[in-house]
Amino acid sequence: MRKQVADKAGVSEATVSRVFSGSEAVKPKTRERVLQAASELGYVPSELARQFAKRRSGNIGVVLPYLPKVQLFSTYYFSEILGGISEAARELGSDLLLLQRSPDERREYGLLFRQRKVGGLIVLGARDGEEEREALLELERDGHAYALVNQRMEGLEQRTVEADHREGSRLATAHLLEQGWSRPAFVGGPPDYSNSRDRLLGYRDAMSAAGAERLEPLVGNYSRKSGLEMADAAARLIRSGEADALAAANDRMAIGLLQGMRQLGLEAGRDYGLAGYDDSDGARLTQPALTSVSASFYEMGRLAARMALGELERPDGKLPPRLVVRESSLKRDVERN
Amino acid sequence: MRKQVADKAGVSEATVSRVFSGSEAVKPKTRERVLQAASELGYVPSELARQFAKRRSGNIGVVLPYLPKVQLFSTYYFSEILGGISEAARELGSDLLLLQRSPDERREYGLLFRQRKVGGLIVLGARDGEEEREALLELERDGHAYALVNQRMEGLEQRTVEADHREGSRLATAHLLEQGWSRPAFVGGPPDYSNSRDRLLGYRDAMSAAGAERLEPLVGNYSRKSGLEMADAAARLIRSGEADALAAANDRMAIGLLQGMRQLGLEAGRDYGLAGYDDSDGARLTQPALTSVSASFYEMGRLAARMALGELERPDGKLPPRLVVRESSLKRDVERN
DNA sequence: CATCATAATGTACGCGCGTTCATTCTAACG
DNA sequence: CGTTAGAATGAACGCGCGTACATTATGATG
Repeated sequence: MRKQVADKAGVSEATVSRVFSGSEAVKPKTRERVLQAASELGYVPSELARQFAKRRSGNIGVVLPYLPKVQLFSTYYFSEILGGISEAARELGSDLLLLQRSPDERREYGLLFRQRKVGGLIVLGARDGEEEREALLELERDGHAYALVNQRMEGLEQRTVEADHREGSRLATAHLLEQGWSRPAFVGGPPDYSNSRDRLLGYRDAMSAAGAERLEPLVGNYSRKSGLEMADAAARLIRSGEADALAAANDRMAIGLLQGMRQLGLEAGRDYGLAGYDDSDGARLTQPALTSVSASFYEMGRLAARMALGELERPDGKLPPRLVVRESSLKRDVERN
Repeated sequence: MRKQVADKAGVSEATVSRVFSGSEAVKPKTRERVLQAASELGYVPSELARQFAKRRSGNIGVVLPYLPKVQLFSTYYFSEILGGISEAARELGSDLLLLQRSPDERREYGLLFRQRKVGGLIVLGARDGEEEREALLELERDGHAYALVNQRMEGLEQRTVEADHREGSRLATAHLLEQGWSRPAFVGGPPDYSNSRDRLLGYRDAMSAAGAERLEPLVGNYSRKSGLEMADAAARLIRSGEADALAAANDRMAIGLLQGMRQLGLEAGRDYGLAGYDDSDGARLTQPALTSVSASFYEMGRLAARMALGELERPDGKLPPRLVVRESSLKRDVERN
């Protein structure tokens, strides 16, 4: 095939190759002839052969944890990150290889490079475990480009793309205080994620700065269901006057709380202040709409992709979060039409 | 590398190849020796070379429309479908190649096979246009395996995986009528999607069956924003008594309408009945919660993947939709705590 | 016009597998 | 024990590129 093009254009196969790989010097007139011939013969270089010859694929592998019952793509968090990755990969001429891996085949990241020849790797939803760390350290040792998203691991900090969750949480809590809610309580997530811990710290920062007394946090698991389940306890806090607002560590719990507490006769923005975290789509849909913190997951995906493609050596600090004020945190009566 | 393994195991390279490709007959004892040697030397066959030699990749390409401003993965529709595709591909031993393509490079589906050597193709968000059809017909002609999701095209019906949107829309409208809303109006999407047309037909089916007079539909573009923008017109319909309920062609428009009409003093479930379509996450978050139609997008993704891998010749009819009744369609006062 | 540096092109080969075809081993049978 | 069909293995090659190195064309300079 390439031979035919070469013959037709009166050049050698090497020249055809050079024309299509782009980088090398080819006389414009020759290039023209080759392209013309190729077009007439319908020749397109095979990406597969090209990758093989260069011993590398331009693909960036995205490892997602495989969780049988959970429909991962439905969650805002993963969706946004994937969107960002996809966008950046697109710009850099790579394609995405989606790799779902169940926990028992987890440690084989190295294989993906040797066997599948991915060009870079992004690991989403990594957990802080020994084998996970070892697998990643192997990548480090072999000089492979990869990125972790939102999960710091000891010794791998420079590979982590994350937002400044502590600051985000501080912003949300400080905002509640400014609005006149003087006793916000924190509703956190499981402490084995580094960002759960960070968000709790941010709450404490804000409380200390305001000289307010911090309350014992409620702990959920980031699901709306767990928010619903905590509504009882939260309502007691509010009714007893122990607390007058809630800073939740994510939107889904916040929405659960909002809905659960409504059942108990408490309205966000009227009877208590409420802030979420993530600025998910859902935050716009509740009544009242949920004040939240935007952590730019999309941007994180973009950064991760650039790291995985070797475009970026290390992230330039943590991404700054942004407070998105809606109604749930504003102190006023819920309007009624 | 393969040579070393062969030597160590005292066999030829061909035998090593046979052991790893699995299919061919190798004496168990020999296989054992080869695997042992490979394991000791850390040999893993290169997937890249394998794909190259076989002139095909086991990847299944998923083409997503690239829309600059829209963050595609955030939408429930695509997320669910991707989840289903990923699941089925996983089971069948394939990986997913995500391919975002902007509208102007749309017709090049054939290239993906010739150039990228994807093993199968799934096209999401296809549009009913001439070039689109031609590109797909080319695949058909070349005997490539591919699947369309939720977009019928003339002559390509057997390649389409879809839910019975007409029936789903009929269900929703009939439900509104049963609830005592006697004059539901339809809020549709752009008519160049086949399922927009189907949903309109379903509405008409229900209206005819009930002997009700059907109204001129409102037309939006499936976004929440367009729902907000139509709120004015919809409110007029309701206030004038021309209509007393709305059957929307998707949840996002329904949610926009719900929010927009609240601004105008109209509450769903009290002042008018409202049903959406898709059973998205958001349907659970509004107040009142949105009645919707669940179209099993996840299952559609699974089917599409099987078609794209040649596992499935043609879909076994359309997937049945399911009505999910929540509060927005129930005729009663909105409760007030 | 001869010289020479440099740009442009050609030659030849290897990347790591799968696979065809030839060859050798195995075991069942007469 | 000889024969033979069939199973197991080996030898050789090609898949379609990129690229190192050799070769030739180009054009500036003396």
